[in-house]
Amino acid sequence: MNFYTSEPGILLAVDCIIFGFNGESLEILLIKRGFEPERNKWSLMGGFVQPDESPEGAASRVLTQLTGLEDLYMENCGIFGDPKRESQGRVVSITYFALIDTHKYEHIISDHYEAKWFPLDQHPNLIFDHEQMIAAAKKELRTKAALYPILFELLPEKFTIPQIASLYECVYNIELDKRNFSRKLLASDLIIKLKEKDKENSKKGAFYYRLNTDIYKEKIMSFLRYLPSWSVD
Amino acid sequence: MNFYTSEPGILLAVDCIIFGFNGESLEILLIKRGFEPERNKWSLMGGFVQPDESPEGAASRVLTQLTGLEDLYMENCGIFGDPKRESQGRVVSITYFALIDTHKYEHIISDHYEAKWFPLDQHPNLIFDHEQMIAAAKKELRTKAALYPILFELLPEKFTIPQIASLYECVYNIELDKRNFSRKLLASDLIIKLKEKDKENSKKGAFYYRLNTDIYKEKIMSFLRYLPSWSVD
DNA sequence: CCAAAAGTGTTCCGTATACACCCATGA
DNA sequence: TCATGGGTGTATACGGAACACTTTTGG
Repeated sequence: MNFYTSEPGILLAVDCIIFGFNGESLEILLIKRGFEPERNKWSLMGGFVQPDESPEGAASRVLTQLTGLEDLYMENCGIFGDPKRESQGRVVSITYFALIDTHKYEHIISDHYEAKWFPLDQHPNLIFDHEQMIAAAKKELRTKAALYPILFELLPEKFTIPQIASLYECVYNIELDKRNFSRKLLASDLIIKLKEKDKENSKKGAFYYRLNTDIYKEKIMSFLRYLPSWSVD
Repeated sequence: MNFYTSEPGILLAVDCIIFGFNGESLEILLIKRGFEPERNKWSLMGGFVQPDESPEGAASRVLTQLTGLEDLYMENCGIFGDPKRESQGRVVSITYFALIDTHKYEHIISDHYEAKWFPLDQHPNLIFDHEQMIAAAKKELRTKAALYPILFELLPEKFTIPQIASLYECVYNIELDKRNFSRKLLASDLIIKLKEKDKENSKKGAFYYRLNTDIYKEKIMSFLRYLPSWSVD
């Protein structure tokens, strides 16, 4: 029974901005839309919120459908509800950004979707207001990442400090002093040194580290105050 | 024409967490609900998103209906979409917190609603998940206010520095060194000294200031790094 | 041995923080 | 004149930032 029978039905959707990091640049995962309207155009992965699920649930479902991965890091980053945002119906879309380790995704083959990674700044034109959604997600990512160490979600289990540094450089489009960055990170107790070294990217080799998940989960860190003042916006 | 005829209709609502500051404590404005279900119980001010408006538009409309004020500072602070959050229908609610100068509101009489200010920590039981909405709004307010000088929206045009300090003390539930706070704020160029003094609260009197709106609007400030490390969460 | 990246030690400087002290005024 | 809150001056400490320098190793 519904008490609100006189109220208008508005369709509720979710769209996901899926960020990945390939070691060189930030990327987003886009799909060729498989249904009308706008079939065969590039767009964000999305879907409608079903009666038995919450918006987060819908986003999570949609992400798993596409990547085969569960429990991805995910966060609301906007609401797009302009009455005219879709020409063919009234849809309010809630956006979520997700962070995934590209290497995990490579092993998954999702035949149902034509999906492809694009460098964040060189992607094809997108439908509706998906461009703005990405812009908002990028901004939110920057803000969050300046306050919380979420960018680790973009890296493999084992990573080197130069890798993280280069990730931060991509996200904020700056150059970091790797020496100070390294020290700051180590002082945070957020990462644990492993015995192994990555020798692919340098002769000396950089030690691998793994995340100290206890600290990662519990501690809410503004560990990157070190970053210059661009940190917010 | 709607392409998505097979998709489920979910009702979309907004709820507003309206913060005010009376000089002593933070307050929220609640109303006695005038319709079923849950008629006559205390709740946040809310309403359904109409076909011709965005969620922000709906929140703004609802705020004006209640307070008579336009262009209030307003910000999205959550999405509540659990399928079972309302027993009597499927409603997803988007929440916005609003900041208003209590004194402005006092002059307005909105006969249509039974509304009342409550101290933030001593309000009556609320319907549905409105309690959680307030908790989320409070958290978001703290985070935002640590990065941006939004709390000025809670003060009158003319205010004294001790007033702002006490506002920050309320929001974060801490004690500040008013002397350092004052200096920091002045150094930010965010406020402009007036000739007049407030003699109500002390014998010496504290100078009134007004906001430097140019700086307020343009500069994105983390001017309260001065606050201890509780600032986020 | 040299180039190049990883990593350490050291210095400098701004700013958060603490707190002594002065100011203005009503009772 | 004294109690009270407003406000300034000054010392300290910590952490961001810059950078010289050492380490490691493949070519």
